[in-house]
Amino acid sequence: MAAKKRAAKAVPTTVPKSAPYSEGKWAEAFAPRKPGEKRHWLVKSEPGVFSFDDLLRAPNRTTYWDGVRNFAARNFLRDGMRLGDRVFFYHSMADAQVIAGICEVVREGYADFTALDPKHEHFDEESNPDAPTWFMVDVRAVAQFTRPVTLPEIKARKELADMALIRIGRLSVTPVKPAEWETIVEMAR
DNA sequence: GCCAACGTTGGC
DNA sequence: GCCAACGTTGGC
Repeated sequence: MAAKKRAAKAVPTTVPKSAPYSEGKWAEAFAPRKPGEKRHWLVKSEPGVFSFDDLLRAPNRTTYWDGVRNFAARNFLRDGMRLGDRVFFYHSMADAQVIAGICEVVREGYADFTALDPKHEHFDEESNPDAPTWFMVDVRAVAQFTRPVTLPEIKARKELADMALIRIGRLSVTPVKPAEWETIVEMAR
């Protein structure tokens, strides 16, 4: 899904049961952390809707990451991301798909108010304000890549073949493994 | 514009 | 609970 400022219109009326976080392929992303441990993520945005440049121009270079309407992505926002985690900012649906830069989590998961606002295009009439379904975090720009890392470059690297970005193309918020993070930062040099 | 992947819905 | 139909994401 596109994520920021673009959401699916169809929203389920019930929350499906999901496996506990101790099981399943995303267990690593939710596992208890060692003291001081930082984790890494990737979020997608269509640059025509909200680009990394837009983030750089935003007040305090910060924005709320609204519009995510997918349960797996929601879980990463709500239960995975923690203050100080670093996040790749990916441009999807663009002339050139790239990781444009790095941001960081400056506010942990809270209710996505756009789901509760009837006037907002991301309004979800099934959402209950007392038990929010959809969540967002705040992110602040840390660094723009002088050389953005392109999707073809990522696909060409064997050690990145397992990235969620590649394996699960439609997921708009994904975990990034430490080795994957290092590889991409190196590619951006 | 096409289509693969896949999440969701709804009939049974 | 199964699964076909449908809708969306997003690369190409």
